[in-house]
Amino acid sequence: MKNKEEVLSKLPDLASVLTASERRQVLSVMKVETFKKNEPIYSEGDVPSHLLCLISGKVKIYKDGVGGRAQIVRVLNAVEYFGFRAAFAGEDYVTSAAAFEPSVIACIPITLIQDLVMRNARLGWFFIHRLATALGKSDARTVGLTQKHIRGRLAESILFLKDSYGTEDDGETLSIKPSREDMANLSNMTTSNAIRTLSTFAQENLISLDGRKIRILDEPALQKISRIG
Amino acid sequence: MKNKEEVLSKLPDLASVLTASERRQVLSVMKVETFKKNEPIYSEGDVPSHLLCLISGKVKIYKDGVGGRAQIVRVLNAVEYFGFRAAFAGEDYVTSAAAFEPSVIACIPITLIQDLVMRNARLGWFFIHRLATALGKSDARTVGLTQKHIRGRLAESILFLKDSYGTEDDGETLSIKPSREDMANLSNMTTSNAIRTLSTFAQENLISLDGRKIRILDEPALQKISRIG
DNA sequence: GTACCTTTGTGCTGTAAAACATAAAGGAAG
DNA sequence: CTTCCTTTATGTTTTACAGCACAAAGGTAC
Repeated sequence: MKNKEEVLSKLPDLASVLTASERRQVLSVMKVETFKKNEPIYSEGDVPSHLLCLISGKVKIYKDGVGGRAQIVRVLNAVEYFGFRAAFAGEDYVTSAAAFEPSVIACIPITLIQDLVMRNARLGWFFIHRLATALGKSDARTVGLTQKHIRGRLAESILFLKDSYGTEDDGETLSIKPSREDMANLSNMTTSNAIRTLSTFAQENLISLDGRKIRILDEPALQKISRIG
Repeated sequence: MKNKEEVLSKLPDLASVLTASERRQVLSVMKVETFKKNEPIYSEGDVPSHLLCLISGKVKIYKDGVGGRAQIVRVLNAVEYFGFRAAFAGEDYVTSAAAFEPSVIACIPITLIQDLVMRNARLGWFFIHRLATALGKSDARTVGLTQKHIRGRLAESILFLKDSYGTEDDGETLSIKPSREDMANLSNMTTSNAIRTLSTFAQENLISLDGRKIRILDEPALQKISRIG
């Protein structure tokens, strides 16, 4: 995985919209880094310097709020680009990123990417599409997190994780194993309430729990709980 | 204001990055529409068909949540583009837009804009910059609205309105006169609590109220309330 | 003017969720 | 193995806020 040509071949869309010479440019300056579980990737206030691409692993993007409580605003699955929003907005990072699981990340200087975007309209469109999709999700999340009650928010988070990371072969067990605190930070609630409400869901046979494994038993019911709030 | 050349001259950045022939294309298909106070501009579920540009007036972008409670996710001031996110993401609208005040809006078919974006990288960059900025604000808003207490959220909204729409000549009176319900929909609270908390702020001499006019008397104090939540 | 409807204002009540308090279980380090 | 620290679990208390109910004020239509 440290082979850069191999990594570049995994970069979807990006490689495909570049010319051969642009691809060579990217390759020559690209760095590949690995991150351990829970290791920080960047932090709020940092100056963005690279376009990042999650080659393998799982990453959470979060914001620290009042009283040190974190809110996870996005989760990333391989293969996905991130870290470019702040640079494109001309801002410092307003969020932090950390590895949910051991992760491999390709880093390309953002200045090079900006140059390429100014010259290659297809590459520009690639980022427009991603930003537009993320903005729609963020707005939807704002409303879901603010207006729904605890059960609705937790149900939403469970379905969100299934949607983002998929399941094991059984089609029911989430392939991510989040801590209770992660669940709380996803769902805008205290850890106590995440634990309590997960237990309640298990008692109601909506899910089953085995340590950090979450198995969805009754998805339609969860969807209903999420929908009505 | 119905003069289209005059309107196009007001479209910042957009006109400046276009070639003369592109400008002619835009002009030939552009429509200018007016909206009355509180008139809907588009609704959740509609298929996006035009890039919109607020020429004059004020607009709110909102989402209807559980129990018919609306959350205002963005407010627009002249001159600002909107309505393109859904089209660029390949989705139907997930928000609704309505005029806060009587407004004039220029409409350009989004298919034309997409064509231009694919050919003109500078135009692409223009939208990237806007989307990236909006996404950062949306994420910040999510955390502010979910984690802060009522007083913090209301203080944040008052400062948000000052930031977005500015003040009268006195530098203190907000130039937008929102209903109490608008304040509630901005701040994620019930109308009763918006009324109550605004009154409390007035009693504490943080603001003064005269009907729908809001005058900021102690901005540092409001900032502190907003910050600590 | 009068009638009617919407918006604003205020008090009261119920409750969802935070805060706090412990304790048990699970992991990591020695 | 034992020790220590983190995570999970559950019960109790407190409180912030939603949900009424109702009254006053302000607009609009006639």
